[in-house]
Amino acid sequence: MSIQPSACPSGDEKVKLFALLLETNARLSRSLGLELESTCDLPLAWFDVLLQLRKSPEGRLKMNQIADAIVHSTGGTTRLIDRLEVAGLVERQNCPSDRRAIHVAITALGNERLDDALDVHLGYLDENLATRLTKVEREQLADLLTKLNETR
Amino acid sequence: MSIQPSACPSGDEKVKLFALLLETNARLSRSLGLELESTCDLPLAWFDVLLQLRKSPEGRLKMNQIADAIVHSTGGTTRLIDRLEVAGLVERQNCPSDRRAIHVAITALGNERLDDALDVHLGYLDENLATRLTKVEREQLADLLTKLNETR
DNA sequence: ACAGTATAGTTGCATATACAACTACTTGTC
DNA sequence: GACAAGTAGTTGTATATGCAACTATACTGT
Repeated sequence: MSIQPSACPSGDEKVKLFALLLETNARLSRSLGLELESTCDLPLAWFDVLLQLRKSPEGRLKMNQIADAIVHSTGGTTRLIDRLEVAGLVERQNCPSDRRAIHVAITALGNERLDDALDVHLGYLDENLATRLTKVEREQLADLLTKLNETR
Repeated sequence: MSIQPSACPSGDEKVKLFALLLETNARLSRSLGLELESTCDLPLAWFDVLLQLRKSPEGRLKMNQIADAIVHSTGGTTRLIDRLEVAGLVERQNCPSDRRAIHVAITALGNERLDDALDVHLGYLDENLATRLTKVEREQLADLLTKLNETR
């Protein structure tokens, strides 16, 4: 009891699952990040922003939408967008209907760079997702993560 | 072609899955991190280290084992352990068989704090994992993540 | 129309982390 | 047993991020 402290729920099934999620994510993010950075000179966070912009119906989002989508603080997002803007990959535009808000739009250069990065990303996924999980398993995983991600 | 740029593989099933993994992880880490920090005053990274130490057979690990387990650089791990040591939660010990290596051991205080944090963590998981996924689904998810996490 | 409250974004500051260069030790080879 | 190569950990430096305080604008109720 004192030498083997605490009946120790660190082996609990849920605790393990959470730790596994953290670890898997960290490993994949790191290796993809290194690859994107070395081949495209594009940090993973930048890629993430560009991807969110492309997914959006108009190719642009407001700051707080971006912050939410990429799960950053709004302050962090301001600086991140600053860097992307200096690099010419996105553009701040005033929002006519709300003068507090800012539209962030992807530029032509941003689209180019994203295309390059998506090539690399797809190659990475073929090597690291497709070799480890079948299509059916990937669909299962997507389902489970979607449930896990739901807000209540 | 120019207004709707690039036939856009951002909708690719694998790309979506990867983005979902990133997002889910980020949301859960953030909310758990906030909760651990506010109720136990324990950053998530510290919790992670303490958990790894408790999981280890002897309650201690070498620096590089920790770095690998928590997926940090070795430099980052040095500083992280510095902070944990100053707080009295872990202890550096010389390794008799290899004078380059350092054993990092969890202290009694570290065990206490980890117990508290595990309480909070388990509550969090009951609210956020167990409500969203059944036991069977959690097992499936653990399987899939394990496969995804395998090294080749 | 005004006061009070809420929201969007930015900025000052503190902190956490990565990378690369470094030191100290070990291992393998001759 | 000495030298080369490899490994464990630390440190200097740069950067990215979060939080809280702040400004500017919008909304709401009276």
